Amino acid sequence: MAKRATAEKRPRRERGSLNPEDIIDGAFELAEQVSLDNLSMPMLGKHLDVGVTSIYWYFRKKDDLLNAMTDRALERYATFVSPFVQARDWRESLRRHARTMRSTFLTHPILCDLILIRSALSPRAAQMGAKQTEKVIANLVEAGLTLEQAVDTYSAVQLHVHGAVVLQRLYDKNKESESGATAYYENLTISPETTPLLAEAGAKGLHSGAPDDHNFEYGLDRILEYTERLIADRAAHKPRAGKSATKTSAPRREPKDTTPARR
Amino acid sequence: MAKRATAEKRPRRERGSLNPEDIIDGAFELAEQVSLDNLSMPMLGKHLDVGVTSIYWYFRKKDDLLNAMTDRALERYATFVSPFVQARDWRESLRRHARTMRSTFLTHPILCDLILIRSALSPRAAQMGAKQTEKVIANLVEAGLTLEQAVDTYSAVQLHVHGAVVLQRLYDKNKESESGATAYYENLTISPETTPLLAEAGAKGLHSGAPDDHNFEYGLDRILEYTERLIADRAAHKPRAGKSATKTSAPRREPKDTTPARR
DNA sequence: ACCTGAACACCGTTCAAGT
DNA sequence: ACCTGAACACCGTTCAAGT
Repeated sequence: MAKRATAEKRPRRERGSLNPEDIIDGAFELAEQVSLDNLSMPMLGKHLDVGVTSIYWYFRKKDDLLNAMTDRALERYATFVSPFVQARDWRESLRRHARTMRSTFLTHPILCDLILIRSALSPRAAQMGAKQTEKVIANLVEAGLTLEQAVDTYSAVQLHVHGAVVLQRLYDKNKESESGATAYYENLTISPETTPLLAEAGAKGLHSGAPDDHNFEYGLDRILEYTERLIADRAAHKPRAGKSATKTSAPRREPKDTTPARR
Repeated sequence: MAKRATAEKRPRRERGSLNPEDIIDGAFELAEQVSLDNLSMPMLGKHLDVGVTSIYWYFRKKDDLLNAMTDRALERYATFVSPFVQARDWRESLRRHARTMRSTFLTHPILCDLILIRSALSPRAAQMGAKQTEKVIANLVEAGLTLEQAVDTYSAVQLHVHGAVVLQRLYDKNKESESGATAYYENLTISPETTPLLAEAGAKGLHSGAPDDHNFEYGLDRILEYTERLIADRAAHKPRAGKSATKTSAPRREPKDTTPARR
């Protein structure tokens, strides 16, 4: 503001000095500093030392730039997740794979914002991860599952990972934006009179429904455990049985009895 | 625009003609028409036939208004989810409860946007749903689970429901915003040469990782099934056993072997 | 005490130029 | 062919009034 008087006008950039790659690079740099949500075209212009409108020659809409960023994000994500070392058994492989996906998204929020939140598992994303997915599913088939069982299993793992990651991310976003403010309602009290069980659980440090490590592992275990049972059953040449309490949970794609909700 | 010449100036509103409740009502009406993301203060002013700035007398920031809306959303959500009729067994009760939560969010996207996406399972939300949660957990304890097992079970259900709902919602949002546009990359081809299994699965109509009915029910089944096993084991007074392949998946809160990720 | 318009800083985007 | 500033419509928010 004090500099306003000596306002230095940035010299005009030369002709070939700007290109899409550099713009995307800069966009990622900036997003890492201010988060994807706060990334604006004017800011990006300043960051690149370019007139704002110059960016629009390469990307006609901000959306186009974000799409380009998403492509890059998918590539990066693939390099993080790809080298999933084959463990001794399929189970440990799949578990590690799931954990790798999760921790990659958690430690690189921009990837999460672009891939999961902004473009929400778009067909485009599915295509880019196809080779990965193929490999995992091949592993499961080799371990003894039918193709359908393998797809179901991996779908369940993906849904679980993506869900837990996105919820965690949304929670973090929300938390940082309301920190400093009056926190919207200071402290919550779980009264032991009306809700004794919750109060007791709270005292023991149990946390209901949070997308944390414990709940993540719990859900993952449930999926893997069932898969193991499927494999064991098929190995025993019983098409499907379930030792205890598998009656109502057929892995088959049948018209469900009372499935609700649209689509 | 043709009316610009005859520009009619809205008469000044009387004194008591505006109040927080009406503003929130109007905000919900408007959000239902244009979605929460497109809800703006100027639009809301017009919708209420009020000067924009008048709203700021009752809500000093847009965020405050959204918080008030969230409180209302939580109340509404509770009325939708509350009358969950006790089914014959705990299992059917919990399954229905999960489905009700999901379909409520899916048919009322604004509730999802406010409760799950914007304020992401805030402590505040947890407090409002406390009585509900208490009841469900009490049911599970009565069915034979320990408190810890009950909390774990319900946590898993909540994480599953919230994750599936949010992913679905994000997908829908993304889809409607890119419809009309060139769809960012026309059609995806899953080549049978590089990914034969996926191609075969695709031909059979299998869909990997989508938060749809099938994958939702699959994950839900995995959780309920394990819960049933826990109950059966405890009924047989074996502290925990697991007929087949429960070895690595202890329901206990132990220091996990190689748990990754922060927090 | 409540309601209001003018005004500000910011955003995404368009357009008519400059080189 | 590439880069640019002025300008527009929109947003959230503040402020100095009006009643």
